[in-house]
Amino acid sequence: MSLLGPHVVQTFGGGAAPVAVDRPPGEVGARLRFPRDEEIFAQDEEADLLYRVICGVVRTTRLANDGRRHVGDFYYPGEFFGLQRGETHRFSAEALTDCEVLVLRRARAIDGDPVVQRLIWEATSQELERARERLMLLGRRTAFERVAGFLLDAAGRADGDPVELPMGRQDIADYLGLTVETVSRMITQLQADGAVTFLDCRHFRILRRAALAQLLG
Amino acid sequence: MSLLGPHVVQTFGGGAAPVAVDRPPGEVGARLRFPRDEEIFAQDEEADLLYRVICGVVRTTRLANDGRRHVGDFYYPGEFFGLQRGETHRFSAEALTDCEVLVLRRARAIDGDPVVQRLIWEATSQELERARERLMLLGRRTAFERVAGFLLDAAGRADGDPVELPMGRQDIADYLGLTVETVSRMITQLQADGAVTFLDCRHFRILRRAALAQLLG
DNA sequence: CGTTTCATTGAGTGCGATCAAGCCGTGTGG
DNA sequence: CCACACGGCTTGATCGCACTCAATGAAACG
Repeated sequence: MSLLGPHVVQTFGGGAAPVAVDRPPGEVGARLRFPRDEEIFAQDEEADLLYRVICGVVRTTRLANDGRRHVGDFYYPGEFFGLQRGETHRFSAEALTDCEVLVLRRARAIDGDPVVQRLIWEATSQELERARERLMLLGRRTAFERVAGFLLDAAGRADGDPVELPMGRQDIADYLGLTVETVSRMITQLQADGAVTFLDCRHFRILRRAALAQLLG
Repeated sequence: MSLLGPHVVQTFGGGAAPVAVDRPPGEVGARLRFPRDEEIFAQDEEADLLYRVICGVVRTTRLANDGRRHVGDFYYPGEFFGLQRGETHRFSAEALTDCEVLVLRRARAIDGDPVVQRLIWEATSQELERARERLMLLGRRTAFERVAGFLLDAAGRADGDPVELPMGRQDIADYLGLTVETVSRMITQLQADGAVTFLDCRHFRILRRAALAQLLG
């Protein structure tokens, strides 16, 4: 029995509807594909669904009424997003790259199998820890330290050599509470210090990991 | 749900226990009392327990290796703290005022009754939302807006007229990522603007709630 | 090849930190 | 009861980091 009716699939993406890829009968959710820059769900939209990245990278953002933009987080394969208690999403989610996403009914997932329930709690808890870590970063760190921390984190999540940054400078700035200019300057400075090296603006290598790690404590 | 509800105190107090308890008390937890400024658990201590405030206010803090102090959050009656996935606490917790705290075994709570499990997920999820809200505050707000937001939040959680602030200026500063001097200046400015009024440094009234709320969006 | 968007660099400004005094409530001992 | 010390809060003066405004450089795209 399918947990997601066909109408749900049509709900996403509006005009350029993403394609529902093959869904085995036993599967607990639907697999959806989103092209780059496509919206996965909107801010203030009803939040009865839960998502897990299969491949690609997803970004959540929020727009304050005064126009200031804030990036909630970036989600890599295996990570859940759209987790929350309320009735409506406080953030919107967009595909940063071409993505495949597993979609689940939230109520069903939470009330159902204790193993799934436990999994969701762990994901929520892990996200809470990330948020707390970032609170420390935003409250008590200089621009230099924030960018250094961001690059270390990115290298840890998307391992590859060189590391690929799927997001642009504006996304990084809105994630770290800085401006694009400052992010750019700090990256330049990190390169001057010999801590990292950028091949192009989306690919870098960490040269002195220990020095960076020590900078962050 | 009565087991962990706001009136759980009564089931242990030895006084009138009007709520039917369908479970031996030992399985729920113990009630502990902490005097003001007492440590409830330490940073890096093993985290096999879970806490809920019965009365009083609790503060969690963290010390970075460079000496910078960060206040995690303040917890009011009914709220859980010590929630996390890892093996050791990333924060320490102290009684901000004289406190009573309900202590639970984490493993038992999580693996046990699905209803309890659900409750813990909701608490974790709520805390995540608070953390996200604060991320926006720290990343994208001026000192003035942060302090305004803090006072609004404090008024909402500890309703009373006038509102009592159980924490000192240093705690507020470390919570908002500011210095004591800046916090003090912003409070002065908020008073000059006629938005709030302080009777003494720990008691205030909100005079123009709408104006403050609009400031924060 | 021209246009657009994104990243970098430079110059100047402003907000919040830092350093340094006062101020005030509280507690303590003479 | 006052004198005094102590810690927390407030106010003032100055400094520096990150923002703003502006221009240039470098890719991406039609």
